[in-house]
Amino acid sequence: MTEDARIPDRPALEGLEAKWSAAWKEQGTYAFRRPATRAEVFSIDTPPPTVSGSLHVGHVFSYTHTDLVARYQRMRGKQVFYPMGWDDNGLPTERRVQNYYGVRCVPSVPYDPDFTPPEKPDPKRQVPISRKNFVELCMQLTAVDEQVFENLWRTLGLSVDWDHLYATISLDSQRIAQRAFLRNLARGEAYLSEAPTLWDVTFQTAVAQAELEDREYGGNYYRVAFHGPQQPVYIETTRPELIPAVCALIAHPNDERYQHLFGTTVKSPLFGVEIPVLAHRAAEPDKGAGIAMCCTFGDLTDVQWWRELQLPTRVVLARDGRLLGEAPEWLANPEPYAALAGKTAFSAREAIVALLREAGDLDGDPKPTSRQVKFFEKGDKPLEIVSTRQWYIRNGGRDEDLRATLLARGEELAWVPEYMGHRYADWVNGLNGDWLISRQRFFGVPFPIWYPLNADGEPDYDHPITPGEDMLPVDPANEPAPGFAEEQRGQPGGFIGDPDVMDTWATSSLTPQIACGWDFDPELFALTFPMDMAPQAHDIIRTWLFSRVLRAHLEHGVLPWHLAAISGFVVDPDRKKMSKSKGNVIVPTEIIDRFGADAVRWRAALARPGADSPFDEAQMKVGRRLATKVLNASKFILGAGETPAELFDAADGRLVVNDPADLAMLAELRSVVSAATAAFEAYDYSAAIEVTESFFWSFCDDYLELVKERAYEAQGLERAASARTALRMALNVLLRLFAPFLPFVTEEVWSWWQAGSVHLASWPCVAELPDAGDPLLLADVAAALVGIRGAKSQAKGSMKTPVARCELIGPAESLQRLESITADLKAVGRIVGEVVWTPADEPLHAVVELAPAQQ
RNA sequence: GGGCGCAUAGCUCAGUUGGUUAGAGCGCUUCCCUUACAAGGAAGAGGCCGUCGGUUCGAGUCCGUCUGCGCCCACCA
Repeated sequence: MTEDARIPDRPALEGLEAKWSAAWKEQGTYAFRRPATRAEVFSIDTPPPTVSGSLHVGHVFSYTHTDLVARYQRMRGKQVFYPMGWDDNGLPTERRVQNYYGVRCVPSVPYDPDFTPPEKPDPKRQVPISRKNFVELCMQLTAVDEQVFENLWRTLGLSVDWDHLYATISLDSQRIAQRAFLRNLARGEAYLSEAPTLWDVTFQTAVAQAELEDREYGGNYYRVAFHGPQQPVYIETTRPELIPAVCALIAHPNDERYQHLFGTTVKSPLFGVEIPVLAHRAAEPDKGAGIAMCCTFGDLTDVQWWRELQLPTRVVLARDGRLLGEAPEWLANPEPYAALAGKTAFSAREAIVALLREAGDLDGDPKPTSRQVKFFEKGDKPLEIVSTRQWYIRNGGRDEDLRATLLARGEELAWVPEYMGHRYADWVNGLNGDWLISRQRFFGVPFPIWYPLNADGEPDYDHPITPGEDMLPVDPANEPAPGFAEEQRGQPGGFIGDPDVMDTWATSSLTPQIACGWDFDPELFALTFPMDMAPQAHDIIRTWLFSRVLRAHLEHGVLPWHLAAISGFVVDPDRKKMSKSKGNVIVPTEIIDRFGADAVRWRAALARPGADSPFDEAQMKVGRRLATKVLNASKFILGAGETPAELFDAADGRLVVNDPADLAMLAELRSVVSAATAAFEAYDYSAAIEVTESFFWSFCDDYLELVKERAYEAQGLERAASARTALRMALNVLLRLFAPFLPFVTEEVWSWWQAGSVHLASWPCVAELPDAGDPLLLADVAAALVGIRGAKSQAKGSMKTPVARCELIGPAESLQRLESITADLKAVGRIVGEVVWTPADEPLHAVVELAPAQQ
């Protein structure tokens, strides 16, 4: 096909996404081809989005940021290892499956191979199903969700290699998660421990420090009397329902008011339990009454007191968030407890307040208060503290040496932007315990662990049974422990499987190992790990980023990647974080439909690394206009035709370019190339698009107008040849500079006149362009044009209005430069009369006399 | 309470190691259907660079102070 035949009469953006994403898929444009050495690879640890959620504009922006760098590196000649992953493992998926199908997982229910979910899910009556059925539904739904995600990413033009797709619940991921865990265990980095644990009563699982969120929570202070030998002792509490769990009253050792009570006991109200009064420095004299009730467990201070003062454990709150059904045996007077038994914390509070009031032990009216309370970030009830047996991985929270090492890893890592490194250091310094990785849930990677049962059928947690690595992945609920028969499950002298699953972060902390093929593709692993770049948003530095550093450090003794590139959020126009509950979420498919992927990507590129960016539809239009302009300008440039072959002295087109205006434009383009390249090298894609775009607009507005007529042979073939060759050189370079940002429109134009994909072309370099031009010329042209156009605009005339006389006033050097292109200048300005050159010590400007209007 | 970031035109943002008159886009005003583009284009108006102080021949830029906003972390009987 000839070039002309390929250029549409009216080029349009519509349909480019579908056309080119299909072509890229078919041609394997972004496939990773294994080179000989690690140095030829650029590998990216793509964040696996949670497929149970929905993608919003923030995702679109940050994934675009990654893609910009990926495309740049590919054009620089790197083999880009750019996998995609789906985070389909864990609680969010469970929750989505429960709501979507109207089911809930009850492990005791037997597997039903023919199970079909209810046609109309009833959230109030979820059908209990087996764990296996539940996991099957999880798999089924995530497959559907993942296809939707893939379609969006393809439409957005992400240049990922879809052959390297992973899922955090896949068997590969499970095997890697189990293998890494077993190695942590063997090295003593993972351990099992029974301890008070933050517990979500809704999900009935333990949660980790990194998943906590403080929220404002209303309540009341209740002033409650404990019965002393002579006088009542008043404490203030927000949680009177825990009075049956009180094991001590505690005041500061220096607190004058309570000196006489230390070492004595008081009796708890209603229940008459003997309660010691103790001193501890963590009690704060100016909080409440200055003396606190310590129960097991109301908050983390209680845990500290319980541990350091060796208090008895008195649990009244069950794991479902309700008070125990039976009165605890330590209550001297158990009758009042009947009013609390089996109630939620909230209802029990109301009940006990009524009892206290009746008994005269409530002093005054409750004082309303609002406090910051810890919540599970995905939960909606305050966390409780219960004592449970959990798996932990050492993370420096209890080990100064490890902490210091991990801090050093943070400094070793290159951060974009740099200040994000502080967040990492803050988090590591603030760790107050090891990483709790076990969850009492169903859809996740099972712990590859069994426990032997003794003769009484009691598990021996101190001697867990582990599988060989060749058995992985393994589900201890379905397979017997090595050396045992399945019949021995649950029998005295037999075994039980660990019932828990790993938290989803325990798997996603291994995404570099999963993506790079740690235990199944050693050649790939050697070529891609440690990876080059970890792109992600700033909210998960404490979770995903930190946990990957930790796992790579423990397993491989290195950083998982060299550089962390941190994206900001897209916020709504009022700078509020977008969230479903606020109803301010923008649906990405909709804006891509309306403005085109290139326009959305262009807008994303304007958000600098790390900076939050407000969503503004008006800006999308600007991106769309740029993409349209690329189409139209390209059509015009190519329409001017090629330089006839006989004018080439050599293969090198630069010999033909000899006009000062053409050389000046190319000289300016040289500096654009080097500025854009420098910006990309510093991961500053915003600066790269800015410098390119700004050149492009003045290229269109001034240079293109200037040479328009000459390119169409108004001054003869030879002068036209210089313009045409320069135009084509510039277009060739500009398309490549724009390619990372506007992959669809640049590919479209490239296909009109070049072979292959622009995305596999090489990034432009200055050596491609002649440097003989005067880089100051075009600025003078712009100044002259402002004068000429301004006169026409002021006279309310068309730009076609002829100019009778044009006097150019300004520095002699500027005039000299302009004189060299008088013919072009007269053409663009429609100057029919004389041009007068007046040197003066003032900025360049034009005084213009318009020709009388012609009728 | 600790840390980090931000503050420049109505809005969103540039502004390198201090250096003439502080820039861009959007929006606004006026004009132009012009042979690549009216889903365009041209011209124009619009700024005490948050406050106070310091360094300097010279500060949007460097130092200190205060104020406001945002985020992270800690504490919270």
